[in-house]
Amino acid sequence: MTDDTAKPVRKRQARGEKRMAELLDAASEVFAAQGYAKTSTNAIAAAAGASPGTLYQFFKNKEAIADALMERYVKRLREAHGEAFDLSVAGLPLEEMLDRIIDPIVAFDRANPGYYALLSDPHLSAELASAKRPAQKLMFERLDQILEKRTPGLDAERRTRTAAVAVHLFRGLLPMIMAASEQELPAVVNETKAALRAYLASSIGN
Amino acid sequence: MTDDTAKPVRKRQARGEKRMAELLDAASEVFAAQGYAKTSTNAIAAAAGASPGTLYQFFKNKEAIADALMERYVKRLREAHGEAFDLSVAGLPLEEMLDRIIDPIVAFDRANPGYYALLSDPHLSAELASAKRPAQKLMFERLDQILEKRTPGLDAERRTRTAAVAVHLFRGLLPMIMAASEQELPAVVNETKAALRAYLASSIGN
DNA sequence: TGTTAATGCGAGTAATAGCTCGTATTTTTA
DNA sequence: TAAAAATACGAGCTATTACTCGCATTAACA
Repeated sequence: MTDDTAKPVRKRQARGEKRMAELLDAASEVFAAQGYAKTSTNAIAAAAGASPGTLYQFFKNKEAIADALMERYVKRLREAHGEAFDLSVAGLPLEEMLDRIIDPIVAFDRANPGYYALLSDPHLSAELASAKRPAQKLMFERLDQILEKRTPGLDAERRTRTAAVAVHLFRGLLPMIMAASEQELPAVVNETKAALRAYLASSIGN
Repeated sequence: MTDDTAKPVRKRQARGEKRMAELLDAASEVFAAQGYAKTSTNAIAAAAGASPGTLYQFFKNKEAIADALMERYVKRLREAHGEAFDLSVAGLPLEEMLDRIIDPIVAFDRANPGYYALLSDPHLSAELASAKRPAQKLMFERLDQILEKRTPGLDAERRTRTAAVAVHLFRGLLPMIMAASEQELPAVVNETKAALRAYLASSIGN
């Protein structure tokens, strides 16, 4: 059987995809300012200089906007530090490894407050689960792989739990990281690294 | 000048306060199940077996419900382990101190999912700020005092930052703590303690 | 150039939200 | 017991929501 369900062969992609990008830009801003739940789809359309009808031509519902936006965030996260967050850091001393992992993530999160807005809305979990999952997987799986390469003999269950805890520790400090001024930021980031370094050293060694 | 704006001298407190308690119980359940934003005031009233009019006789708006509920949580938190979370733990070895602090908090949070629901809704911050503040202050100030007693010579700014970071680290792990089954819980709690122990030891010594 | 399809609009719809108000009942108070 | 106050109700008001639909405009393609 041939795959005749694939690609509806969309045309007019120049104008259309530009519009989608504008709508996602607008959604990013409004989500960052008001959060997902309190953001109306009409407000997103208005912020993009479009009409509700146009918005719903590209996104079947509000959740699809969050999904697409998160997908774009994850893609950009990969691009932004694909090389820094890859497995090559596993061989570095712990302190250096954390610098290489955390600095780009902090920069990305602060540059994209809408990403934080979507990630940190725990009670829209059910609704946003499909949007959040890829982003959480990105962080967790990368770290799990790094830990595996770093300490090959480690029990898999223990390694996985360590990775999950480390990701949650970082997310716990994200509110401080996001709220910090430029002057405060270095101290907050240093404290973040100190916490993760202490935990990881105690859990899997230096 | 006399304070003639004080206390409207409410009467009928037996029936009325019982109703308020029922409404807060209902709010706690519905918030836990659906989150603050998606919970309707009519649903709270219905869950309490009351009418919307009755609800609005005791709470001037939806936010006031969250405020009152959080106030009740904080009061119960104090009662639940007022003695365990007081300054007497400051003299214990770090590991024991963490046991004494964390175990009751974990028990309370798991027994009161509505508390977690209100606390962990960062994008209702503006709206719920007044509700969340006392709960966050409770944790932070207590820990700050404990650290002060534990390491009297420590720089105040550093101590305060350490306390804030520790509270955020715990909150970062709260999703795992709340999601864990009874079987998984001990491992998750141990990992929580390990993370806090490692961080605090590296920051202020053992 | 003419047909087709993608893009665009915005008034409009059904549902639901927070909240009010007139009124009825119960309890306190005098 | 009578008046006053607190509690209770629930239909309904206004605002807002996510989303639709008929129709106009623009661009691709034969």
